[in-house]
Amino acid sequence: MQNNNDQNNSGNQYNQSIREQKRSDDGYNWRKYGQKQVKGSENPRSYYKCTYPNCPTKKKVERSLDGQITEIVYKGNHNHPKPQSTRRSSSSTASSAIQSYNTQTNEIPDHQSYGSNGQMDSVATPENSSISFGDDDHEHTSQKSSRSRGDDLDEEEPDSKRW
DNA sequence: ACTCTTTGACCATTT
DNA sequence: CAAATGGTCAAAGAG
Repeated sequence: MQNNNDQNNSGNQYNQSIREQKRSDDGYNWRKYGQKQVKGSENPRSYYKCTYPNCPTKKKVERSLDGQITEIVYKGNHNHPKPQSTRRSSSSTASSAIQSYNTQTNEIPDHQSYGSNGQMDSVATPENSSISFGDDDHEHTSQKSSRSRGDDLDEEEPDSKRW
């Protein structure tokens, strides 16, 4: 038979609405590029990368079986304005201070460790495109309190803040 | 047709 | 050097 094409569409994958899932978007688009299980925890770690040409920004998200985020790690900085999903455009001045790549010694910003009960509020208010750069800021306070991330139970509340 | 998620394998790094 | 862990890429599937 000549016709062979066939759209074998089997299997079903749950998908809500793609690209519009406002679940914990910082206002940027992320593309999942991997998922691995780390030892010591059965939580799968998801690796996300900012969708942008030249955006070395990467995000590591570890979720618990309960759906709570156990750990979030941002790596890199965005060098491009925030995409306007469908939110208020506001004039936003759009100064577009798109700095050209290169911020001096920009090379691997390092990790941002934080305490367990710490507040990682950095840019948790996606509003307006206020390009918030930060350049390289090492917060090396050398203030290592106790707790060095061993195998202690996390005392994080289920819904402490609004993720 | 395009875009994005998912999964496995492979590579890089550390001990 | 090898094993272990983590990290990244790529192909396929699904919408």
